[in-house]
Amino acid sequence: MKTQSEAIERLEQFGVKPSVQRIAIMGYLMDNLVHPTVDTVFSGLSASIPTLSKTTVYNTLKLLAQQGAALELTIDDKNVRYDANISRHAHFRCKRCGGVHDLPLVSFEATAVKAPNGFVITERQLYCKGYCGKCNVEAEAEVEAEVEEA
Amino acid sequence: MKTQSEAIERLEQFGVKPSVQRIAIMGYLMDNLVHPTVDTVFSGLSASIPTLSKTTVYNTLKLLAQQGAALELTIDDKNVRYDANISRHAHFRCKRCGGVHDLPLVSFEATAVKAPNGFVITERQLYCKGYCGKCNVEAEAEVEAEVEEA
DNA sequence: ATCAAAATTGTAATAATTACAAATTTGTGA
DNA sequence: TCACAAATTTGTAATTATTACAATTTTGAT
Repeated sequence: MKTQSEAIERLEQFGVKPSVQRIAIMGYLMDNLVHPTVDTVFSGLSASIPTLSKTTVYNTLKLLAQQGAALELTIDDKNVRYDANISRHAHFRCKRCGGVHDLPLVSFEATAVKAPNGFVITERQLYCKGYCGKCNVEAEAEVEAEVEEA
Repeated sequence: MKTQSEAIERLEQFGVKPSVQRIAIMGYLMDNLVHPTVDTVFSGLSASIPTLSKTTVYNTLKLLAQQGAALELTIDDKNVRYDANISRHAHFRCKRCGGVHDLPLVSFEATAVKAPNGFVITERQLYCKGYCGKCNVEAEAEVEAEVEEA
């Protein structure tokens, strides 16, 4: 982790009382902006904190999301993913390799919606799906191979 | 179901060979635009098709989504939801009651993103979260009650 | 140093989803 | 009409992410 203090700062900024585990989890997210799953976070930290419980990781990540210190992504129907990058951006999931990437939004109001009367919108997430650069090339190569077979 | 033929038409339009089960499931989605879960679809149809298997519902809904005949929503981290409304719109999930509603997009290019070189975007979903009209009122009432207690 | 509140841990339970093999249905050519 | 292969459906068993919960540990105030 680059600096613990950044993690602590983020926690305090969002009203989460720091603890060894919370700092480690927040720090892991800030150092690994690849949208890790609960399991990934747990595996990544259990070496340095052998007593860490997976329940704590579940609870803490949920807490961070609730308080706004991290984003909770449901772009993957299998696992929930977490993101310490809380600035405005979209996400992309490759339908072939399953990788999740960040996407810049073209404009500021790119995720604007009209809320019905009385509704309060507190968060929004734009999820895109398709094929990443690598998988797109591979998929095209496969199609060509099929054509040659015939 | 209003008309079976509409369901059959939709299936054929997206290259899905119709069958009794597929027509029923497609028809159910088109009649129930409330973003039902697999379980809801299964329960809703098992009366009229007693032999229906839940595996078939899982497989068929996944197939419909793959072929583009329906949308697969992962806005609910518990259950996948399906939507026969394949026109451009956003979704809203109430953090209190869990209800999922449709939202109109403010503008046509409201979900535009810049794809990195080589990436191909095939779908996009805008998910909003917050409080629906009913729950928002209730949540405010609760806060007031808490204040009075103190 | 004591004690209550908060946080963490570990195990057991829950529930959505998938794997898979058997059974059924469909479509086609003889 | 019959035979047969391919496609579809079914039902059960397995998998796996997540949650519930009670016990333990840590923290912080007095």
